[in-house]
Amino acid sequence: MIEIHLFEQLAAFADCGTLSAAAEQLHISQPALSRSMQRLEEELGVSLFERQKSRLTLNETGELAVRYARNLLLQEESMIQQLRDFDRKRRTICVGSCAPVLIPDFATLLSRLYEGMTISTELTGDPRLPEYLREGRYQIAILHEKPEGEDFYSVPMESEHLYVTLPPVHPLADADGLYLKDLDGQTFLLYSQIGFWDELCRRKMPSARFLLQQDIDVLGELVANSAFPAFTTDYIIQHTGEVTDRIAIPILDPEASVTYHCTCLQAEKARFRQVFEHIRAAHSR
Amino acid sequence: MIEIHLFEQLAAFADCGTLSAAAEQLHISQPALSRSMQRLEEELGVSLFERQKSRLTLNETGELAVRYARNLLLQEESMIQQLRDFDRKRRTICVGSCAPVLIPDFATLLSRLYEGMTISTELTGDPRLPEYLREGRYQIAILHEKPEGEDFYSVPMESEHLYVTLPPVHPLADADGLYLKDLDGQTFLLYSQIGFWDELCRRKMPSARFLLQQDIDVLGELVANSAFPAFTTDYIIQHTGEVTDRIAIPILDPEASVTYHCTCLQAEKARFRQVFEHIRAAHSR
DNA sequence: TCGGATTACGTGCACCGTAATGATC
DNA sequence: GATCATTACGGTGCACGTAATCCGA
Repeated sequence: MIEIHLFEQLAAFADCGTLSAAAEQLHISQPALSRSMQRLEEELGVSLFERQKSRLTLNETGELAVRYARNLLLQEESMIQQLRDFDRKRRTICVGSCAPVLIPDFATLLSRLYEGMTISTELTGDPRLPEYLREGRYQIAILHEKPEGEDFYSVPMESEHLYVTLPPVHPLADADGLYLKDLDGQTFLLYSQIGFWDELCRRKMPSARFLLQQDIDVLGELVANSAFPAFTTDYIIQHTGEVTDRIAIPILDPEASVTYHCTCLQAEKARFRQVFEHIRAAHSR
Repeated sequence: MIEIHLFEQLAAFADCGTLSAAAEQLHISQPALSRSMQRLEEELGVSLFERQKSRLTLNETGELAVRYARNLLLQEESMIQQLRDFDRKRRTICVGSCAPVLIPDFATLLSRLYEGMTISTELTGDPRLPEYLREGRYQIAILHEKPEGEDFYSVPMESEHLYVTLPPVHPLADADGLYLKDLDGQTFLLYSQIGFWDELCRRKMPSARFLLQQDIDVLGELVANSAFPAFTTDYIIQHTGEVTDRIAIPILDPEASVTYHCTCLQAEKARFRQVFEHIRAAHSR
């Protein structure tokens, strides 16, 4: 076996053209590099250079050796990178959630249960979330329905129901309930980070306009000081209180009422046993 | 960069199961190996083992690392091997010849012209010799005809003519010349190392039997003391003298008269310039 | 009690850098 | 004289081995 730093030095020499330049680049002395190259030749049992007293050049074998060396160095580099990536993956639990509201508590739960692990959460409205679970991009997914497929394991968690909030003067403000299609064509204030609700709204109200807001505080301000209808959920109302001067009317579409499901691959069911137990316990309360 | 011997030691540990066994296999002490593995983990920035006080086992990352390590080691090994092969190839001139008689002088010529090079000669009756030249298996070929193809360069060298030697009592012994087909069906003494002549004899005399002899002296003995027809050439007669008690009759088939051609790839013409000059000089004498 | 892993500690040598030499432009 | 490679030489860090310790079967 020949140590890889010799190949690294060979590649450096090929890059620089002279020993002195390469030595400088490698932060070693010129004699050290000279000896290294001699040692490399010796260990290979092959001559790599033409020596013209005051000039060192690669011979044909040397050129080939450089190509091989570069290849080997790349190999090792990528191998190390992959190992580090694998290790990082192994110590992080990636959660993909279609629901924004559940994320903080869920992340807290995971950090407590899996000390030392990094918890990474992502909010996404992407309906391919179960697919991503299979691909290993996420280990846990919070879905708005029980996923299809024998390879998934899931338990129900919180339910959430969609409401539209209207100013009292709004023509529909005295309704007991509304279908989304009744609201189509209007202009809404909408928070951009609402996961799967976004997709539902756009599907059911193709003619509606949405004034997307990145900042939750700005959104609150606008809701309080404009007549645009906006959306909220029972979960939000319960946790942050009702918005004054607004009437919250339940949405009657069946899709507007969801039960979130905490999901993982069957193969990882055991690994996340504690999580599911916690959810079940909390849910039965 | 991580030195490759660390990966080697990791692989050894995976093979042996314990540090002590691996240390023994590697001819180093157990503490040295223990520290090496710690260093490997440190340099990778990744933990590879489960440490149970008195038992060291690979964790999931470790298993992966072992697979990668084995791969890298194989890579390096094969790279070194290929370099050595390439170097050897570079310092040897491989000659493929269809003619046995020319080989010794030709080999001598090459050694003199290319000092320090290894000269490897092979006798073969294989008609694909030009193909092999293209593939780089040989650098020079001695063929019994000028090869077809723009990519070849060749100069004519010695000519050789085939004779059959018969005992005086043989019914055909008084012929001035014979075609091979006239001799078909008989039993011949034949030297096994005669290159392309072999193929010619078998093709032209499909019903003949050949008593193949590996040993040239044994063959001489048998020729001198039996009535079996045998083959010789003007070149052989000229260099080793006539066989007593035998009549040499020329073979009249046009293929029985050949001019050998020293051939190389056009691309290597310059490299072997001296050889061709020598041949031309000798030939014009 | 033995086998295995880690820690502690002293040592040697492999490799480095500086200096000197040789060679070429 | 400047640049570049090699050889000579002295110093040192680092990885090694021995010994000791700890732990578990």
